[in-house]
Amino acid sequence: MAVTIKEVALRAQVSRSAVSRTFTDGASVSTKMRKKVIKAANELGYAPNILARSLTTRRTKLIGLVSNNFDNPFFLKVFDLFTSGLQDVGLRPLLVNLTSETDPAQAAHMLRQYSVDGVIVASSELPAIFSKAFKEVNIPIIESFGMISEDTSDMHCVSIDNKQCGRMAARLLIKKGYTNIGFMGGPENVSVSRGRFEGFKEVLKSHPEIQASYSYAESHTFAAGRKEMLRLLKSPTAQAYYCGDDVISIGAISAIQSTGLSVPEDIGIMGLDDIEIAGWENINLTTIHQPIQQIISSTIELMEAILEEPDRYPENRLFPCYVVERGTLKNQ
Amino acid sequence: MAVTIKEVALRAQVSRSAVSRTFTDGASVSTKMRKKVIKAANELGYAPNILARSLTTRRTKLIGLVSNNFDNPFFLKVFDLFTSGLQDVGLRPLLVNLTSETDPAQAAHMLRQYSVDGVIVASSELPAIFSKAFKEVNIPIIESFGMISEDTSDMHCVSIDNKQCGRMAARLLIKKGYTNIGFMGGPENVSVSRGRFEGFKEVLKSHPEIQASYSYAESHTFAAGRKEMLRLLKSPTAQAYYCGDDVISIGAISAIQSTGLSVPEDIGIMGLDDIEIAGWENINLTTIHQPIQQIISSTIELMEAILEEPDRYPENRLFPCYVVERGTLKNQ
DNA sequence: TAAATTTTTGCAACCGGTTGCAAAAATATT
DNA sequence: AATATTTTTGCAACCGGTTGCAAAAATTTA
Repeated sequence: MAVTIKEVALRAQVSRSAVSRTFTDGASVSTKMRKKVIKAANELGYAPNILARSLTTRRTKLIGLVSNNFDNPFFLKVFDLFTSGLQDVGLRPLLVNLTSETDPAQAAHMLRQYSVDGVIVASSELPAIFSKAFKEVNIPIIESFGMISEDTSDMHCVSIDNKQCGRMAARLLIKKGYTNIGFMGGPENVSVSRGRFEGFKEVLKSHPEIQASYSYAESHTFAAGRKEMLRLLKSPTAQAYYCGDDVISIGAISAIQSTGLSVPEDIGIMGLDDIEIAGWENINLTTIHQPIQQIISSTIELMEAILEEPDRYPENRLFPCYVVERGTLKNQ
Repeated sequence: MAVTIKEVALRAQVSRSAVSRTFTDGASVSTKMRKKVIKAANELGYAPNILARSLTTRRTKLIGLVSNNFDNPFFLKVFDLFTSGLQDVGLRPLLVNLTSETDPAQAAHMLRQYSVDGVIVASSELPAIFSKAFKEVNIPIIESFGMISEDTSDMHCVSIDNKQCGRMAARLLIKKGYTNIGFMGGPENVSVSRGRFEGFKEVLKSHPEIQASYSYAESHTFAAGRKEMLRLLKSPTAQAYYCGDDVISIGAISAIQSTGLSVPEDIGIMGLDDIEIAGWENINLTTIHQPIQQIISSTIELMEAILEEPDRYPENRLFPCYVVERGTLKNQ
């Protein structure tokens, strides 16, 4: 059984309040008192119970880290940086895995039961209904890596500039000399896909000489990318594709190779994310780099700010990306 | 502000105990009472505060999920299955990311402050000192995916049978007709590497005609696999290598290809884990499959059992693996 | 040195729940 | 209908902390 404040108080011959105060910064305790208490606490191996404390302070330092992207290597990095980043500022991530069956209200309910101080939604394709549900139970929430859209204007978002990515991709393909290019996005109904699509199309408006086609993979997975590319390969294809993300890209490459064609000789491919795998020589994918560390640091800073000031005016923080050229596009 | 038991009691015109009892299964409440309370609770949107409850019940349903493998895609799947599996039985994962700088005592301390009911260490290469530290603060702990060794005989472990894997690998390589084979493990000082090494060597004892060599990658990463293979390539190599895991294998393949050689024509490679990526056509790695779902289900079941019976006698649960033949070994 | 001011301390109430116990209510037995 | 038994209920104490308030102690000022 863990040692409690009462036992420390007893051993140090002081009141429980005194013990409490020594472990609360900013509280008024004399040096002698503090010394006595610390001594007793160390001898007993005491540490204040944060959960009991939270009852009065109303702060658990628990942050719900919510995602449904547990199959995309990009998000492993996201979890890595979020967990260590949160730990560094004294917050603790309570991981929530939302599957398609999860009831949004249920999930929100659960997070409230655990009195999380805030929620970070780290997902590229979570239905807006989830954020709504969290919002309703009045938990501070930040959306990271997705979901910037008209109906989230009252939410805090930290994300990449998807439109800019779309533009950058189209410009790169055109610069490379491709005259017939394709957009093969992630799921059509998710906001990140829409943003990238808009940016892509925008550039094409001023390039009437370029032919373009559009399609979507069912999800941000290897299998979906492969499947969609196999479908495209049944008809004449574009010369190069900008894919929804890196795993979709790798799936597409696999499909292309399986039909005897090669990348980039026959068809060019570019992705988005710049996951570690994209840099592996066996993959060597040209892609757009997301400044993942910056996004996460910014999200955590914003969370700390919101915890201080819950009614903070919502803001969208957008981070620009940049192209990383590797070997899956060639000059025409 | 969340609605509390007091408000529900007031609205339902009953005592707080009555409300508490309706939300505690097994407690004695009449049907009428329960109905009244449920009605009030629903109208108010009440849910019991688990953290407050934990003060008296001594159960938070929080489970520390501890790992330092945040860079291996295999562990993304591990986190996926653990989080959803724990959720399914009403437990909540508190994710802890241990980096090399983390102080074991500090980490244990933190988990105790949050009164986690138990800890699952999901890691293939965590120094034993960590489990020791957790053990010392008296938190039930299970080691999953690693660390079975002499000094953990007083711990619960759920893992694959590493020795069997080593044997299986050696046998496969021999069966394929290779006569000069290599073991290129993960870090030498971690128990999983040792187990696999032992199994591998054991088979070779009864095959004096086979030449074998041994080396180790620095970590379970692409970069380490690549580096170690580049080193090996400076001298005459074996005909095929059994690598520490899949990412090491893929790094090794990359190294081999970068010197103009090819896999499996010039050098054969096999891994262990069977991560999703291994099945991607562009990788197509022959490997040993870990029954990850079974290990995780078993770990969770064991955790539930331990929570019921804290002094349960420690056990090691070992799961056999099986070979998945793909394209990185050929018949000699 | 006495009075005024500031700092430190403990008391007691509270945070949001649970639970042993005894009284009250409902049900069963005679 | 009276009594015995069982079930339901509320009281009050407790879980491990924090905190407003007033008294006590220490320090400053006159």
